[in-house]
Amino acid sequence: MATPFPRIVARDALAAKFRSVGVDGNADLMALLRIIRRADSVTRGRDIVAMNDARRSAIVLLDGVACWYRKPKGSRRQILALQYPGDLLDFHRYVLPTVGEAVAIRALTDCSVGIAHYDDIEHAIDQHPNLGLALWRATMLTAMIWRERMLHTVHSTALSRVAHLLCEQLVRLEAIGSSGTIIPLSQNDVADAVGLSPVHVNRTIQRLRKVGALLDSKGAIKVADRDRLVQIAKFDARYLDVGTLLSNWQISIGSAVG
Amino acid sequence: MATPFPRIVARDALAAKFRSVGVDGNADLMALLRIIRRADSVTRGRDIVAMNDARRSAIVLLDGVACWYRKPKGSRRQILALQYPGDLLDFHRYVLPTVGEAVAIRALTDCSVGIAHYDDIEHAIDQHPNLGLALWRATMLTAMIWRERMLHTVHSTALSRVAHLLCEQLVRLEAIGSSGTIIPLSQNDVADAVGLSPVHVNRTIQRLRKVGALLDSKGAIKVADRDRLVQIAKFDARYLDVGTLLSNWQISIGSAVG
DNA sequence: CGTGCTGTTGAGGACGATCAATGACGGTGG
DNA sequence: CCACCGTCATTGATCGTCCTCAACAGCACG
Repeated sequence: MATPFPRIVARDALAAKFRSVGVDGNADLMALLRIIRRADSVTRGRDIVAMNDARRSAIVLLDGVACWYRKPKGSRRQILALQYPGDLLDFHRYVLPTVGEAVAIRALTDCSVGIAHYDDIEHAIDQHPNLGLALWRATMLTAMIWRERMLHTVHSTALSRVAHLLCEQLVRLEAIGSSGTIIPLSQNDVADAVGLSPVHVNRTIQRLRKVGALLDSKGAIKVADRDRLVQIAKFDARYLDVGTLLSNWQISIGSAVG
Repeated sequence: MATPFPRIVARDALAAKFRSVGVDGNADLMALLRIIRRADSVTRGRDIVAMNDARRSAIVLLDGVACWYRKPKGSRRQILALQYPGDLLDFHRYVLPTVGEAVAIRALTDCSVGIAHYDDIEHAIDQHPNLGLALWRATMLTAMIWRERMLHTVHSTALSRVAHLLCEQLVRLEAIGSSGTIIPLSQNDVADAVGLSPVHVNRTIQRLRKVGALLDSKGAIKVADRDRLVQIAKFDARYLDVGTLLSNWQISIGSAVG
């Protein structure tokens, strides 16, 4: 559908993302950026990789939007997570290799990806101990998103659920320096992410447009009134705002995981 | 309600739990057990601690069942996670301190808890590098449970949802050496955990009894036919079975996080 | 110029929430 | 010892939300 999604300069997005989870030193940042090896391009709609193989490496999304999904037969696609530039697409496998999971990653827009070998990551952590905690934090951030989505999804109406997803995407796009108001997802993607039927997502989006939260633009989800959206979603951005969290944090990092 | 829940010898449960996330060396295990300081008792229904304070320590559940919950005003209690002996109740705060979260922990049965200071944990990790990865894994395991619950909850009926929760509890109880078939939760607890009304949970449980998955015992949830339950829930225990995961794992632990 | 995907609209039906009331049980205080 | 209370489990009735099936329009693509 050629959603007009502003192409992001990969390097800046990566830097912003890593900084947001506490990589503050320039040397640390460079060490992390340096180990990202081979860049590949994946066209929209293609799978980036089946995750069942035993690669000892993590995939880094450099540009575009991807989703981590599952497709149980006889049931709709289930989107586990949405991925933006700077996200380590399958780093959880490093910690907890989930054997035999029928999970794959799909490019929702044209994407470019890089690869970071575990060996290189381990070496970088050895050299720059803070990276260990930062990576731990990045995986926990994903976990927090799951937790929040689980709680919110279970207890809310479709209107609030869709609004919540959109709010989350806005915050995450901002975290990597994309300031636009366009959510780069199709209504189908939204449906699979929140677990509603596409039909009902459509009606829900129309309601969000009617109340002025979204613009009435065909073919794309464009946010008109962010505050309204937050209000409808009962969205509390704090769970995503790692930056603020860290500034409130007194613990001397480095001694724990380094 | 005095649910007949077999009292677990705290030490064994802790050991089983920690082993299940990859603490294999005896020295590592002892180091972890040794830093658990002060033991406290909390009677059923009481909050174990408000999590907003700035303690530099984690709470360890030694015995009993607790839940990590949130209570938005104007809405029902939301259970984020159920906790069994050996669980670090709030260790995620060490990684990602979530400031201002209105979250608390409640004892669902009489509990006893211990405390592990961050300083001691960090010291133990310094001495026993494998512990770092093990703790990371433990937090990721919680995350996996959130993820699985999120996906399953969204896409399943009440029958399957309740069955899934019960399956998860069975597996987790087994992981700490409790082999009984009694789920130590009231129907109210189940309702808040799966996000259904207590009334509907009751009707669902009656259906599970009628098909022979649960026993028809008043006042307690007793599993009769585990396989039937798994089948109804479409439960795939692999996401919880860290033991099997680790045995399939070739990565040399220790160099990464130690 | 068909084919397929996305977005849109309509109608009927299943699922689960809500409100309300009851019985069983344990604990508490008179 | 009994009346009282709160919690838990249970049942009935009504109602709203969301799913499913179906059809159609716009648009990109080959």
